[in-house]
Amino acid sequence: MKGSNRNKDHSADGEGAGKRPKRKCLQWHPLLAKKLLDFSEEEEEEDEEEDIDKVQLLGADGLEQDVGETDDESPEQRARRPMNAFLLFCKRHRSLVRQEHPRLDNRGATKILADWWAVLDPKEKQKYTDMAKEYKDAFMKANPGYKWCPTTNKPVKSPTPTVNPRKKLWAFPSESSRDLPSPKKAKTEEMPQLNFGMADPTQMGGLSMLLLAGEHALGTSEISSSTSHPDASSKQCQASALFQFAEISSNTSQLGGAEPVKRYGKSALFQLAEMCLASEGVKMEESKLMKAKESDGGRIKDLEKGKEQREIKMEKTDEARSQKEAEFEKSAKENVRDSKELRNFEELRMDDTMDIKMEDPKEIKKEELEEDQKCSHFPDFSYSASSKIIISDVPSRKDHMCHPHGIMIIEDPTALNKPEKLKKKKKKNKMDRHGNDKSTPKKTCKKRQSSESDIESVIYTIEAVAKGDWGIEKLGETPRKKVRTSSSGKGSILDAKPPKKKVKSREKKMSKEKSSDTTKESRPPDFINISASKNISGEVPEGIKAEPLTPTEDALPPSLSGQAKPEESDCHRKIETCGSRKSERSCKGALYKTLVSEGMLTSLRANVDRGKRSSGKGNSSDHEGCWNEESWTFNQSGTSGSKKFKKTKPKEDSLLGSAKLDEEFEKKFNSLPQYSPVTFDRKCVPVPRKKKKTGNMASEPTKTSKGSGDKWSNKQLFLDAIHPTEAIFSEDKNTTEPAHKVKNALSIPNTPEPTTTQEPLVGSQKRKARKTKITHLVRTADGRVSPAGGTLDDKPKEQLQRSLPKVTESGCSDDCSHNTEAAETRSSTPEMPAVSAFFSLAALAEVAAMENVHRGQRSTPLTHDGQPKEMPQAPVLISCADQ
DNA sequence: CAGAATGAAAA
DNA sequence: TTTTCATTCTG
Repeated sequence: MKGSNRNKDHSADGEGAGKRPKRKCLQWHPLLAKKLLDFSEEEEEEDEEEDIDKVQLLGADGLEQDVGETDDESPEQRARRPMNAFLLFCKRHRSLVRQEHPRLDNRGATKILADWWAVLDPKEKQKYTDMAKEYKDAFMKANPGYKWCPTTNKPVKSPTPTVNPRKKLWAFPSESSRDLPSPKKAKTEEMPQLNFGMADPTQMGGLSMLLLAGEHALGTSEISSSTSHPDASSKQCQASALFQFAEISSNTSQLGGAEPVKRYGKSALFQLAEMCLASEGVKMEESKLMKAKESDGGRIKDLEKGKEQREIKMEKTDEARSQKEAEFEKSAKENVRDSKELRNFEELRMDDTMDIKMEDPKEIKKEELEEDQKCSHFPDFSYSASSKIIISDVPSRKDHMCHPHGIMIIEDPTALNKPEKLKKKKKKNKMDRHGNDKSTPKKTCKKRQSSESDIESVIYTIEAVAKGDWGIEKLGETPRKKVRTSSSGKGSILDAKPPKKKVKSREKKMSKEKSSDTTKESRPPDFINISASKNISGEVPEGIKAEPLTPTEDALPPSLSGQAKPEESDCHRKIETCGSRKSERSCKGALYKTLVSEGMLTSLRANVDRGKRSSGKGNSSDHEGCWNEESWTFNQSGTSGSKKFKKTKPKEDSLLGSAKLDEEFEKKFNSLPQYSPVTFDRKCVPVPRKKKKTGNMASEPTKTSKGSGDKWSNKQLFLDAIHPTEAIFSEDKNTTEPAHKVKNALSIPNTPEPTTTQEPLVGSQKRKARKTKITHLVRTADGRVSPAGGTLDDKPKEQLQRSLPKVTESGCSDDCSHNTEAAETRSSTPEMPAVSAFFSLAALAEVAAMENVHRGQRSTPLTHDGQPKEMPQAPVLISCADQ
């Protein structure tokens, strides 16, 4: 295989089959080829230990080769040049844009993104810029010889390689490749793809998740630092993660020794293992009840276990400790298995467990870990763990929003410090199945036990729904957090993830979703990711077809219950809910419906719209999707549950160098703040949170109106009404930046923008000019295409900008800071509005129900509560609007 | 496959 | 300065 492939590649690269090979830009490393080979082998073998060995080997060899090649052979360097800040931004937000404007084509989306980018606060931009830089640096380290592409020389297009595969570095190729590499790939790119492949699915999922988690932490790092509690250095460490990888890879390459790499990997794995163990341990203790649940479906577990075990093994090799843990795990696992009874819950449980895990183990072991892992900080670990878990569950989601926010949310240092539990949103998928199973009174009973939890789950769901599209979780979360804090104690929270995105998980596997929570003792900040919008492809159809919910409803509840853990977040809420347990169910149903009908549907729709097209690819994607996300759940319906697992398996090792880099990148990427459209809209106005409303409102709408405006505009309005400032804050929070930073950011923007855009013109002035002229067509929700004249667009922007400046003038910086503080306070304060935001479940349910009823109308729910439910409502509204 | 956007880098 | 190319995906 490889040989042939390689040859082909060469030919392609060198000769340039049809056109010229573009070798120049892409640097592909021989490594890739090797990896491929190795990879293939590995796959076949797949034995744990063997894999490891191979990995090492691979790493060493591959690296070395790389080096050599890079130097001379460069021709083949395949790596793609690192993305710049803007691209990162696009990548991160494109999906959002799409959600907003389903009809909009990519180009249009790009334009919008550009607009957003333009409006983006400097500080935020800076983040992306930093990230880009960091990545670039890491990349360069990893690929010393890398050349950016000689501009003129090459004709450019390398035939094959470029085109299709483009494999996304980090995103590995979708699945297909692995077993059956697409023909094209096979030819030229195969190799690279393979590499990717290696990295990807499985590994990516696991490791990447871990890494991501770490990154999250990074993202949050600031916060953490602020809290300072954990490790001041944590941030740095995290930040350096990429570099580390790069270094490692480079070292390895040079040295040829894979050890470092291994270690690194190990550390990650190790951490995971530890976490698992710990979690298990905790579980054992804590949840006797849980056990039953844990038992999960043997299969999944088994699979996972297998993974874990493997990981564990890996660790063992390196260190003895791991062994212990492993044993622990085993025992735990066994227990779990025993209790297969409840498969449904299992998944949920898993999540919970994960959360729990974090706690103790960390404390105990953390020191060790820390030493071992430079990067590992508590937070990181926790995150990583969570992420990992998530990964298993939902690998590919696109939801971006969640994590960052989630992290951000965690204001409390303590939480950070200690192990947080993670909640996972688990998937309701299982639930669905269960639903099928039906009822299962037993389940119910169990659920009942954790009625509260159920409620919580519901809440989460709601939140998720609310967040839905854009994931502005922050708002919701914040309050939640507080609550949780108060509850302190237990808490493992689960997030309910609504739907997943069908989508092309293939590419993005990264799921942003990871929700991390920290239940932990004091407060678990739970955050939910909600990507409400995303549904699995499988589901989508159903959802769409039948809004009916019935089926879904059933399913949902269980899931919720499973997930739900009692205390958690809002006591009051629970209480309230508890008060009327009966209604809980109904509420849930309503919620579920709402979710489905609204958020989910919306997302579904969007996905469907897009997804269809990708049908061809889609297949492959589906796979991924399955295994990634909630594969199991959905899978069932779908199909290839087993496969996914397989993929998942463990090849973590193999990747190493480049793979790691990619992973790291992914993590970081995920950690990047994602801004809700609202934000942008706001931003336009925004900065000035305070005043902004008025002025903003006007301005915003214009902008939004362009596309699918109604929805957004409504949302915005709604949000504004509720808590204007928060949205913005949320962003900031997401960012995790400390307040002071925020200030800066705000301040900065203020000054500059005022006049217009003149300053920036940059090199690409031309383009801009062009841009002005260009009008992008935006399709409205209706499907009509409305020409948004460039002029129009521009105008709005200008307006927005103008408005901004004004605000700024007013002295935003101070205000901003205050605001932030205020916001925080709110969150912290129990009674604060934020909290209230969470209004009772019943209210939500009602709303949901009402909405469903009206569906068509979307009157504002405000009436209901009167209270703040901001988040939920807003989303709901939005969703309605969408339809 | 072109192309929309921005930015970094190479020429 | 100009040209490539990075990402994403519709048309």
